[in-house]
Amino acid sequence: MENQGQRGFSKAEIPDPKAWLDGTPPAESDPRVERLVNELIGRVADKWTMLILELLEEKGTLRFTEIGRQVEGISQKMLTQTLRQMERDGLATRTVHPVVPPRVDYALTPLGNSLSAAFCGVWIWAERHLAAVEEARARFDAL
Amino acid sequence: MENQGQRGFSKAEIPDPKAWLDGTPPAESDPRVERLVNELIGRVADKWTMLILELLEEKGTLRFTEIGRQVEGISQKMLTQTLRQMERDGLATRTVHPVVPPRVDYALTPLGNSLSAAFCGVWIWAERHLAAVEEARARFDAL
DNA sequence: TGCTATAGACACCGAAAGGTAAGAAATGGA
DNA sequence: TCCATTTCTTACCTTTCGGTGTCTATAGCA
Repeated sequence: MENQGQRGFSKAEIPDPKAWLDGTPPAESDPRVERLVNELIGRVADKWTMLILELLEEKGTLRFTEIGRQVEGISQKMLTQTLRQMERDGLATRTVHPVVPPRVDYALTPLGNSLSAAFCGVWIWAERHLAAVEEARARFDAL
Repeated sequence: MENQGQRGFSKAEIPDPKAWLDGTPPAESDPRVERLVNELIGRVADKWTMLILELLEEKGTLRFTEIGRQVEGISQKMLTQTLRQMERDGLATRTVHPVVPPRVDYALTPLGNSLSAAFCGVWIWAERHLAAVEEARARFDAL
């Protein structure tokens, strides 16, 4: 993979799955930054994005149809759209091989890997507390 | 509701803000559970939910209009809807005081606190990598 | 009497998300 | 010759999201 000179930070900073935990506590209150962060999270916390992120994290490099097959329920339109967006946000790379049935490979960038690691906490939370949420819902709906 | 027998852990497990970090790696591959988890994350990763979660985490207990004032841009409809949903999911409590201009207080449950803690990682990620994402976008859009 | 304030419920309506389906482009194989 | 394959794009249409505006109940107050 050649591209993506992520200019500001070195690759060495990312590989550690817990890298996002050290230093820099959430002590921040600039409303402009906060707005940008909100917007970014809103885009990135998208259902399909999270699923594709997980899949690529686990499987490495995959081609278009492969992802479509493994992310159950996604339409081709959403797949294209989501991948394009991830590429634009610098989360994934898109490599086109100029062969005649087209072949396009997708893989995570270091940035994508770090996001995947950050989401890990939410993922674990959901797994661990799924039952609690369902129980709460049942209790709520019973009234 | 058709609870898949996921019950089996006590409330006492939740209060620690870092509880979601210890043990239990994401080693899990039951497609049914995975679907439920996806759905849960999709619901919980909602924009307004995240903002209210943050606000209540920071401020403690707040009443309806207070939240409306501090979550900039939310409509009354969305506020009601989101709070109702959070209550249903067991993330927040709703306390009605039978006084004459009505007064209703909202606060996070331990479950809500733990979710807030889990999202913390994503917030930090977004803060730290905001510039990288914007740079990636600029590069992408320049083509 | 009539006005205000609080926490909603409810209906209407435009905008946006997302699904379906068709087509395009290029080439090897039946 | 014609079809299948792969990765999209585009058009069309339905469903959902979310904003606005109206209505309620009740007590205090002018």
